[in-house]
Amino acid sequence: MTEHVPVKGLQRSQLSNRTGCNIETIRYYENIGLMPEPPRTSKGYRLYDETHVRRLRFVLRSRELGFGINEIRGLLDLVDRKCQTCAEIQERTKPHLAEIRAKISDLRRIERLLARTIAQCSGEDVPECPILDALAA
Amino acid sequence: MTEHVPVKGLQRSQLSNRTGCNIETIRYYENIGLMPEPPRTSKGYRLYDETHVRRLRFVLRSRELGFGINEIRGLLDLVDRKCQTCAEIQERTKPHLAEIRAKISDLRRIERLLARTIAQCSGEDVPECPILDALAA
DNA sequence: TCTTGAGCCTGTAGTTGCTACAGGAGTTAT
DNA sequence: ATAACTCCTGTAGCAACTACAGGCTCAAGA
Repeated sequence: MTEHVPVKGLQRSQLSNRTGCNIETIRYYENIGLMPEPPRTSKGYRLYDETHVRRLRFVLRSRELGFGINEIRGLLDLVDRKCQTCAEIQERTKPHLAEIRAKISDLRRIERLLARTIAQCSGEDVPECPILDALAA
Repeated sequence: MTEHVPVKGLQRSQLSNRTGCNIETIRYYENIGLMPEPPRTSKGYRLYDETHVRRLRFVLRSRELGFGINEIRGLLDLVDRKCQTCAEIQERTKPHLAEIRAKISDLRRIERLLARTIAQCSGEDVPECPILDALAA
């Protein structure tokens, strides 16, 4: 009387493999409500399906693009409400682009400073270093 | 017989003001050993001097340049050991510059992607958005 | 002198976005 | 039957702070 029907659906490790997402991270996303709690087998094992794969990919891609968890929550909300419009989406995405551009210019400033400082350093075995001087200034 | 000698040294808030460092952050740096424990008054108040100001500025500047706490620990170690050479300092600084450059190119990739996606979006009130499509892909 | 308010002290919890571990139960292969 | 594997849960840890609670100390005004 044991079930021979192969359980339909993906287990944690399979969802992890399909998406490249760390297995623990998936659970974390469920805990914070970014991913829905999936149905379970009688023994409590999670069973995912293609909707989970799609949603997780959406999340991962958004993370890759530098969106924070709460920003993603907002995007998913728009998706779920189904009343998303280009205008709404743009409204959320543009400030994010601005942030990224700001980060880039910050890093570039730092890069120039650091590169210039390193260039001044002889790289020899002398006990004075313009890098430390620059840091101390 | 009360002491009329004004207490020499800076209190927390004064060190904070001089360096622009958040007052709690100073204590944090002491806790993790990045800043030395300062002497105290009889009542336990911290008393800083110019050496603390200099060291804190060094730390803050390094943080600004994107060095992590442990990297700064390493730099301070070189400073303290007094046997720093240009060669040693360069050795620690160059990989850091490489990291920053990697971060910049990552962010630029993201920026291009995001900018391109936003450009495809009409910004109108229609219920289909290429941004979401791109994220879901 | 008493009171008020600012500033100091400590330890601890919260933040973001995960990652890792402990200890136990279920499943699969030999 | 037993080993090896995956799953389950809660919890602790990471970076680098920031903020809060509860209690002292200190200087100045009424």
